[in-house]
Amino acid sequence: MNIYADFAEKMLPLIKGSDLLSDLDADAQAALPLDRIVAEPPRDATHGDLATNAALLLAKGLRRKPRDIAEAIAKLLTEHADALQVQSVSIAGPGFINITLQPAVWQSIVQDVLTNGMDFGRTDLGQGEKINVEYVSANPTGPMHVGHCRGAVFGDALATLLSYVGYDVTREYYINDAGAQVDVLAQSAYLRYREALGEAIGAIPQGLYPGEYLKALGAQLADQYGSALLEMDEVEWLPLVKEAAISAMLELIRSDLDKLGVVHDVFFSERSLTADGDDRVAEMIADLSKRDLIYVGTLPPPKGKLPDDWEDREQTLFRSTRYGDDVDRALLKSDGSYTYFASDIAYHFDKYKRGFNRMVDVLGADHQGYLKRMTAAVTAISSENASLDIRFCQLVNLFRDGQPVKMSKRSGNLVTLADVVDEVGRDVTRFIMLYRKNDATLDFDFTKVLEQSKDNPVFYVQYAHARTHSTFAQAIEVFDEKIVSDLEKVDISILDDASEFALMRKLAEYPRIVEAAANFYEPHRIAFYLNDLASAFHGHWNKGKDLPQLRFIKDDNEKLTRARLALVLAVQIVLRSGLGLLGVDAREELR
RNA sequence: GGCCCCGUAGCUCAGCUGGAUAGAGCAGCGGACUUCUAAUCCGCAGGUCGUAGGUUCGAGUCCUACCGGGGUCACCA
Repeated sequence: MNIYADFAEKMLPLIKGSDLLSDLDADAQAALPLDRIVAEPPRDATHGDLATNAALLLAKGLRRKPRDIAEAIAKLLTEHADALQVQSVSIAGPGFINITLQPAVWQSIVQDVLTNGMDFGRTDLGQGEKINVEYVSANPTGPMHVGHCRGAVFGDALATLLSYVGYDVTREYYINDAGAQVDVLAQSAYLRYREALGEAIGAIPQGLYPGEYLKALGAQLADQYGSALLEMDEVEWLPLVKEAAISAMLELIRSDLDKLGVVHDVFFSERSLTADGDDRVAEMIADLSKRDLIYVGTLPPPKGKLPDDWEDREQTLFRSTRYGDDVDRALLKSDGSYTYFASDIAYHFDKYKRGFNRMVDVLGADHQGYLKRMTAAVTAISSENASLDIRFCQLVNLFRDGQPVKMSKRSGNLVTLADVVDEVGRDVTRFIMLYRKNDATLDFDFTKVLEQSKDNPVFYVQYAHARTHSTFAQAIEVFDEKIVSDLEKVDISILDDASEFALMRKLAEYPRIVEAAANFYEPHRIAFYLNDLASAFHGHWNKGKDLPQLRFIKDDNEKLTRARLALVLAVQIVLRSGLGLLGVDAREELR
């Protein structure tokens, strides 16, 4: 299915078996970078269908000029032209081998797409390996704001992508429901509860959550408990209110995620790590202690200017420096409770014990300081058997009509995720968030993302998809329903226009784009590819204006029309498949 | 001060992990609509890839140092 990989796979044995290597002893042969030999689409289409770097890579080991080696390989490819479906071979530049394939190769792509449907592009890269992708993990203290949005969409799309290429993916959300912040949440809710009972509470004190969203919870508590909570001491009401507050906030978050189309398989509670007398954080610390990775000691003061309240004191520390961290990290606070880092390690330990040797955490860019300690921790708790990859999502800057949208954190009036999705829609939000490398900041302009022009990639791609549908509708009008049936059986070999081949070549790239996107955890590659494919399709469409003989629908030639509709259908399928990986709806019409 | 990201056309960004003459979109200029929806397309113009070294057949991509922008920096959440 992947023409480029297939070609390299067929070419490699030919090179290995040729007399090019026969002068070398086994060691020298083993030293050749054969695994780096690839066949790729050339940057410039006039160079042919694919290009290989084989001669350049072998030059050093063979102690011969790249061009000489290229000559030899070109000869080899020509000799096996039929088996390789090669039409012509040429040598260019420093030693590139440019290859033009027989037209049938590209034509067969159309059939390939039609036969496999949404599975065209699916691979078994992951080979069923278990992988855990953790994303969002927003604290359950309020509705999700726009900052969470990017990580949510990124993580969700990444998980879909990894699943598509054969990993056994678990999508996970870690609920920070154990720390002081949920106590603050409960206190804030209690205030709203008193308010709901008619008390004048005045301004929300510094340090509590001021958001209006807690009013509903206050009212709910008033319904449920009447004035009973007023009679209690804080130690009594706090657990009750906390429980209600956390579950209310989670409900809020789930509804926000639902709006975005973001799903999780597992919601993992931090509190569960220490619940029911079973302290898994302590177990983790005990486990690391056995391997001499825990000690009590002091840390060197941070470089630069010291915090005002810095004091040198003994702490229980994890020896993260052994695995590449800059300093060792504290696991216990001065009051004896666990640090968040300690819980996080225990949580990742749990993931490991559940069979995940590959983990991905999607975090906001403000957590970048976390990278070394957390990867060190995973390496340690798994005895170097598991790996953690952390992907950071950079900030999203909001604009409206080119003007920055002001947000005030103090008043609690942040732009929420729900605000964004309600205004521009799920598809637009998701696509724009993914139409950028995750570690680059993103400008999100409410006005621009709704524009219906090619300036707006969401629209541009969806419009291409809608066009394929309108083409079908038109074809049925000109002929009848049968014109679009069983298109996978159509003879594609009558398609011979250069512009049609350009489209087929673009389709052929899809599997390797998917694979690269999955390999590098970069779903944005799919988004950019879709934009390219849409562009190729719009371009081809418009050729039909200047050259009517290229139009998809020829009312006097059913056979040709069907062949062209097969190509259109292939484009439609790949657009829908790619959009599906991003979690964006492929709309059939845009009006 | 340490660490982590970013720096590519006037603007917003890609660049397939080291390959050929660095690519798109927008903005600018010039063209194509009695249409298979012109919500689109075609062409022109636009660059010392932050700077300086290094690695090698070859660097936007890797290494080092600096410059500029952002983030982060004991027990925080």
